[in-house]
Amino acid sequence: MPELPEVETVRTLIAPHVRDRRIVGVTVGAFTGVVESPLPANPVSLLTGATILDVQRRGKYLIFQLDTGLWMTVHLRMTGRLIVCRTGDPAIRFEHIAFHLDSGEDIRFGDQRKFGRVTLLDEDHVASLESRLGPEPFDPDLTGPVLHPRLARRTGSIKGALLDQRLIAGLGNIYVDEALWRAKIHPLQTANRIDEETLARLLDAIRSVLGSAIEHQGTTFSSFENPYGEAGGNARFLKVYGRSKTDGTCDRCGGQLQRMVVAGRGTTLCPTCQRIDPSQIPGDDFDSANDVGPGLQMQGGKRR
DNA sequence: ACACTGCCCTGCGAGC
DNA sequence: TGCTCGCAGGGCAGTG
Repeated sequence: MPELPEVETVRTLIAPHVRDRRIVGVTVGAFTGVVESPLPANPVSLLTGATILDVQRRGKYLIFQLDTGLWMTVHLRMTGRLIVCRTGDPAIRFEHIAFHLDSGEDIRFGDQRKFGRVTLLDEDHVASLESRLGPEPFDPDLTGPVLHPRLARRTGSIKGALLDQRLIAGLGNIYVDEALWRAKIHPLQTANRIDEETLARLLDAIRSVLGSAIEHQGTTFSSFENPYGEAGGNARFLKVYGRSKTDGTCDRCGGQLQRMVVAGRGTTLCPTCQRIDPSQIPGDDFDSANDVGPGLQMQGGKRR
């Protein structure tokens, strides 16, 4: 699942191939829904002939700045890939759209599950997208005391809050689980019951986990590939995500990891390191958090 | 304003 | 071996 580190890896590697390159043609495959736009004109015709000035990242979005005053965003969602290849090369797996550049290279977008989108926006729509996203995790202005009031009305779990892109942009299921483990916070902890000091520790953990993942060019758990078709190297550094089904032990205390569903997402944690007072569990999740079965059981903690 | 559910989509592993 | 079933989850719309 591409989250901030994976999207940043794609941005870094793709930038030298697209910067100051003109899009001389666009080929859309059978799944035409991959490209969309709120603008009245056909996005493919608006893209053809445009020159890419730069590619930025905001949260999990890649944002290509065009010389026409328009902007193209790419969201990889779960299984999307952007691949660099030569024009005329055979289609990549699950290819949906190809951008032919004046360099003789192509940028191809493929997505097994057709969740990812290429979107053409004008300046107002980009501003609207920007306004819906919270601060970047590495924004130096983002501190414990800044985050604290923003969580004041959040009565749900801290995990649910961290997955909300309006609070902080760029976190997904993998790095939320990793950061909470590192900060020793239970995913079910009520968001507005966490003090400033703990939030500062959580921010440190988020930055550490994301920084390490960027350094290792992202996590490949199932499908992520960089623009050269290579896997990321961060999976072996993960402490909890995806580990409950393998060795299932906590690197810090040696205890058994536990799996449960939090905020509708599969969640792995160490019940020993990430303790929680039952009174701090939001709503009717009380039962599921107390259902501390063996860590390896399938769907452990899920009710019913 | 926030929380929750269902939807989109398909490869894959589990179970029979 | 081959089938069916349900899980994986980011963002969004709809509902409460």
